Amino acid sequence: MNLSNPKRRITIKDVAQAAGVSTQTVSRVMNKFSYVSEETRLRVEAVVEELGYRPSTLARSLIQQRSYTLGIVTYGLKYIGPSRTLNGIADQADKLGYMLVMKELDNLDSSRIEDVIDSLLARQVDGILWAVPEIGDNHAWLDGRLQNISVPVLFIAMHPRPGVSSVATDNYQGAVTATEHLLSIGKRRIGHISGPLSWWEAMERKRGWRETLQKAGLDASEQQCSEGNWSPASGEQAFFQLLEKFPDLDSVFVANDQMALSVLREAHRQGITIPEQLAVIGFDNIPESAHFYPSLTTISQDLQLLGEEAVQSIVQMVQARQNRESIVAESRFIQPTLVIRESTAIQ
Amino acid sequence: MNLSNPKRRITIKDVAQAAGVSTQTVSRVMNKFSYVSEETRLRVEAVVEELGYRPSTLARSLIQQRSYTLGIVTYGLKYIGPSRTLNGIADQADKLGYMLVMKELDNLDSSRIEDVIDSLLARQVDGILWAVPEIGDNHAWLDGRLQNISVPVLFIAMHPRPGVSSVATDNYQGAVTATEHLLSIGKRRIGHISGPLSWWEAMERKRGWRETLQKAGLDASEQQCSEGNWSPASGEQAFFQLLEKFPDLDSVFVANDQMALSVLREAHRQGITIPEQLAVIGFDNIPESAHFYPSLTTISQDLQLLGEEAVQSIVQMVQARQNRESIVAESRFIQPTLVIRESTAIQ
DNA sequence: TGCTATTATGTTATCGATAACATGTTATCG
DNA sequence: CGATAACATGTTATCGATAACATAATAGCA
Repeated sequence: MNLSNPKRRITIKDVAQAAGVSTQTVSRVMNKFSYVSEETRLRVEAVVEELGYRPSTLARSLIQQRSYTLGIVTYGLKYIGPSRTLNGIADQADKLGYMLVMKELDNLDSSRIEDVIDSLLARQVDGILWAVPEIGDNHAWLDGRLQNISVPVLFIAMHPRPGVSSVATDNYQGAVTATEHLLSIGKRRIGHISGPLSWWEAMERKRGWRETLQKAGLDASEQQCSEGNWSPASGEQAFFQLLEKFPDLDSVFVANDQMALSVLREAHRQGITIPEQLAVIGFDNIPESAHFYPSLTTISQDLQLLGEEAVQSIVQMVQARQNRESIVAESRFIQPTLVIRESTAIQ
Repeated sequence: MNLSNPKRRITIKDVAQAAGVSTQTVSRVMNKFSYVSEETRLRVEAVVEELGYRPSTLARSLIQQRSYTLGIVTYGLKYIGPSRTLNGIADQADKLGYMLVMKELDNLDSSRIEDVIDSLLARQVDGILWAVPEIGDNHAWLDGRLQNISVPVLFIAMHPRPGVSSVATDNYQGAVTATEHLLSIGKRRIGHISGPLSWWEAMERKRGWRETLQKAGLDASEQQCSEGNWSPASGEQAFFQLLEKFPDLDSVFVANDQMALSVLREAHRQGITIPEQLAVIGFDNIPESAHFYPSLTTISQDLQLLGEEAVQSIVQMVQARQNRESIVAESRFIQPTLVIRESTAIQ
């Protein structure tokens, strides 16, 4: 492990020379599963250890046309959601022996998409994970473009499209669960504070709320909801609006915990008792939710798992492609779960 | 932009052939700044556009011994702090034309360190950013190992060491500011809830609190502090302990906002008025802090900026090395700032 | 006018590894 | 015992690009 000249890289040639064999033999030792005599193997391994030789992944990728690298395109890393997902991705990629090359979009229009894809392909990534929220038509590009991308692509948190692989939390089902929970504790005038409705995820959550109420024979009009932008500040605004439009509400399903936090706070300020006068349920289950005052009932989505599953899927697709099997596109959902806490705890 | 056979990669040879020139000429067109006639350039550019040719970064990196890629080693992406830093890193790297290869450590012992470094070096990264919190002696490895790493390394949030480059938030100064703020509003019995004291950052924050009190001629004994593990749940525990050990405290500096959140909540529950009976100040300025009840005074650290500065530094080091200039190791601090809110607002 | 500088392009070597092929040696078996 | 399979190793071509060198045409200048 001791190299006299730290500047120059140790290459397979150095090892071959020092061990008195050909480079091919060194390669065979490094990659196992090929005929090498025990004696030679040991000698080469000793030299490898002594020189601290590490094969260049770059060179290997070039000849093998395969990089064991996944390209990740994300957005909004400064928020907790995307980074939880990234955490799952990083974990699982590591387990499966893949490296990650990361690109973060700094806005949500599609101006840089070509660039980003090209730069990932130029790195010979074996597959691409597209972990950018679907907002408006910012995923429209994929219709024309997807089939000319030479590697598999998997989308995270996207509206399922036929012929395109994706993994997402089942936002709709989560919202159904949340709304049913409010019904189950006897609430009937259930409001909703949604995320920005250009977001697919926000729409799904709202749809879950609406359809559940309708199925229960209750009203679910626009009077009963208002829209925030996920931030605590916007939650405050949205709550004020909602109180005005729908003054006699007895509960509210808030599309994320951060906005729900503001609702708890403002309700408290105005002397509204929770959960008796107003039951509140959020979505996401951020770590702080358990420590709000009162603690917040919420729908827990496992973003870590989402990331892990995404990597597993894309790696399967990569391997299928390597074996010239055809890839069957698949859209999968991860089910979120209900976590009951004080903000809906009615005895 | 229309390729007949989407399977095979378009290489420089395809372009050369289609344009009726040598590969070298294509290379010259792609890289500008070399003699190519206007006519040839246009013809080649047209072919490039038509075939959708993109040079292989891999091949280029191999011959140039330079990858325009930075290796990032992180820990705890599921927490908001590390991902904010990563966000800054990704931003700035993109601006400077670098890609990121990411490795996340899944624990803090040093078992996988050699592996991680090796795998990054095998990718020919031009430099490494080590963004793992310093805990106990988990940075001890660098003493022996650093000089045999063939590329520059920069450490984020590490105790400054001579001869090693690093960037960190000035936790000490932040704590001083926080404590002075409590003094300035007339508090004299100031407690502290620290992070886990194996963490360098936690130690620095505690030191800032202690030394500021001592300088003001006040006591700062172990009776006046307790220790959490950054989580809201641990903040609750630590607060109970503190109340027992130091019942007549009039204010508390909590080492992060998540724990401070629990303090606010428990104080509220016990009917302790904030800030009159107990002033509370946190550290980090997470987005929710402004919306706690009451809103939380805190020390804001700009992790985005920290990430950006780190990238700038490492890129400078990379370039210096490329030009065979010597690299001067440097330790820099980013100053955090005080954000005053209701939890210390005494008229 | 002839020599050097500038412009334009092609040829060959190279980065560090593996694939494909070739060759020689040793075991195995009818 | 000779043919064939299994083992062991080396040689050459290759991945996709650029570096280094070579060549040729044109221009500028003493």
